Amino acid sequence: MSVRVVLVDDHPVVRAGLSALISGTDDLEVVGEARDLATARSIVAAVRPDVVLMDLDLGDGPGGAAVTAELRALDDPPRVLVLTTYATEADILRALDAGASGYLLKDAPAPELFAGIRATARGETVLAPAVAATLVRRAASPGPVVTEREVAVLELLAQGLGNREMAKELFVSEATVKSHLSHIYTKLGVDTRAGAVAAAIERRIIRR
Amino acid sequence: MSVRVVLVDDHPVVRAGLSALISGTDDLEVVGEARDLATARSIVAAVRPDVVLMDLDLGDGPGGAAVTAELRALDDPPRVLVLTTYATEADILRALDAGASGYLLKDAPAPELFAGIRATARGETVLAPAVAATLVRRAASPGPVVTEREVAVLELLAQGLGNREMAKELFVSEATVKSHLSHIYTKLGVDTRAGAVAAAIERRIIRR
DNA sequence: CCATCGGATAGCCGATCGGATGATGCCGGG
DNA sequence: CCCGGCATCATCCGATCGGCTATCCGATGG
Repeated sequence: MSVRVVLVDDHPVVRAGLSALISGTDDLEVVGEARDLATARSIVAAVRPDVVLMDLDLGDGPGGAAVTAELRALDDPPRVLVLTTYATEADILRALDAGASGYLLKDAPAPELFAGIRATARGETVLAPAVAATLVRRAASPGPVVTEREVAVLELLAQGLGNREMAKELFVSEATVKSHLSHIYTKLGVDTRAGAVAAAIERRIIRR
Repeated sequence: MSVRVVLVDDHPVVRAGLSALISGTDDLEVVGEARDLATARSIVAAVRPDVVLMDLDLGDGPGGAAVTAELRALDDPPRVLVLTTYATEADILRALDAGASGYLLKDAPAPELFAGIRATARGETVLAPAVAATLVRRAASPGPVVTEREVAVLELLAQGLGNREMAKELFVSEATVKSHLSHIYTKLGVDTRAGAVAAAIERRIIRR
């Protein structure tokens, strides 16, 4: 009784690699691959896998978190194990919030990955050490936590947008944007936009 | 007479994937794998491959560009084909400057990758379309290089300092700081301090 | 049931920024 | 020897920001 796995990743090389690796085991099998949301939805609905291996960065279109949420909303949904390269606080929280059962990094050795897939199939939660550390740090510290909306503002901020432009982008008023910014300054311990961008990148609240 | 390839990548999954893919061809073969500089050096010296497939983001330690430069400094060096996920201007320039023969992205389909490896072995230069576009854009315009002084301003900027504070820190007038900032905006293609910080970090002009 | 929190909104006002324009001095390459 | 790039400084002005104070609402949770 092998564990049936579907791969969702926009990189052909990675899909082929995972597929090859998993073929080498005798209790795991790849029953489908997808590179985007639409494909993932139909494949999963058709083959009903036990576990979906999900890359978070799917290039254009909806990200892995959104895809995860969609898959989890199906009847008798598959468990989703996130397998990605980066692990910012925001990425992790978005993914887990979307219903992912685990979060591994692509630098994990193959045996660890296999163990993670099996554990996920059994219903366990698997986290890469670095991810676990991030979650612990967050849980342990009464520290200021940037909210989802604030992260969105930070992302636009890093693109150099002005308050008016951010407001338009987020469908809110300038006043709201200013409000978010004020909170961000307080939480990050800065008092300028430039400082906020640097602090946010350093703390890996946003990436790039 | 098959092309002998060494893989350098810190992701086991990717190494295994590439290895599996390449095994499926009859004119390419993987003769070694490495996940860091030290291993890459000794493997390459020992097996003398035709082509090294190089990931630029090797996690901790020296990056792929540094490794590339080291390998190219060997006697009768292998050709190096960069295979990575992201392609910032800085990444590309560093890699090519380090002596890479080509630059492909990991979202390339397998046949394209194989063709790239063969072309590299023949001494040709292969570039992913997106990379080529970046280089053309860069070549078409005289490369804006930030000066020493401008870097200093960028560093203070990332700390959230205002013009007056930067001026004090650099022992110049506010007018001079503003002048530097204007030049920075032009060179980085932004028009705000926040955008400048993000662009500078992305292009690794300053480090977090 | 009421406190708290995230989010959205508003107005005010002084401080700061960003763009435009122009000028000076130094240095190195053609 | 002159030109261009770099660094320096100055002034003007409209646009934007950042801090402050306040209100409102829905969800969450003692």
